[in-house]
Amino acid sequence: MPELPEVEFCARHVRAGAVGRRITAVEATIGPPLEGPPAAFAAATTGRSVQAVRRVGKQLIVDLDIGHVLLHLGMTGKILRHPIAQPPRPATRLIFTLDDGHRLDFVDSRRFGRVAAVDAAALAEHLDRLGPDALEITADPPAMAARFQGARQAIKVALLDQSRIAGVGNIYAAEALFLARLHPWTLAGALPVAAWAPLSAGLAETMNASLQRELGEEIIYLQEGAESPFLVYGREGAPCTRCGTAIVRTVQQARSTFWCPTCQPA
DNA sequence: CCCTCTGTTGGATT
DNA sequence: CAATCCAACAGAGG
Repeated sequence: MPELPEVEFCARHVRAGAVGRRITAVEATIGPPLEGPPAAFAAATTGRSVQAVRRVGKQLIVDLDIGHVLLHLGMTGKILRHPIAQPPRPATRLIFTLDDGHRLDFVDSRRFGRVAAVDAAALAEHLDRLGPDALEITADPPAMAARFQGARQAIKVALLDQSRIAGVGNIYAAEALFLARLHPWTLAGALPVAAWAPLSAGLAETMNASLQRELGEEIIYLQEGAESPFLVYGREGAPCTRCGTAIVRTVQQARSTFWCPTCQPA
């Protein structure tokens, strides 16, 4: 999945194609990303009009005239807008037909994505479990520090905890720690106060850089043959762009962490 | 061809 | 807390 920048890109795409439109049909195809019966989801969304599209962390929220649709893209989810006549791509799991001759297809080969129709109370409950959006909170390093106060996990692991701050995933956590020159195993709650400014700035920098790149149709790091835009993520063994030391890959919480042992000393 | 490993998430289990 | 496994699939490499 897309992390925060990719979900933001998706939100803009859906906003442009759906706000003001009415949903005329909903079709669940193979392996629908729904928790309940597809008929219940269709009943809650068919005939509704789209009023707004929002994002909090990696969550996408579509506000309807009655109710809301909550979408999470998992690892491989994306939403594509097609003319109605165009055949759906493989791995299309859910199809929204709109009143402007286009469809919005939820395509997700790995099927970790989730979609649900919720009322205001359920939406609020869901969002209550998330910390503040990462792009907003990074503008305020002391507030960032407060969110991680007392955290006795490694900083790399704590950054992925969506209840502290929402939107950071495995890629941008590694990139931000490199930019801030922080060792991934530093205990989050033990970071010196002075570290929160560069870490906040690093997060904002790496996520904003991706947002700038992703003005096209597809997510940049998924494009075939594209050169990796990342400094450490996925670059095990390659020379550090800053000092030339070979980038190391290790595992934290069953997830790869990439980092430079010289630039990010313990 | 087959087998193994890895992958952008998040949740459950031990 | 932590480590580990799992969901379901695709792609890379041996």
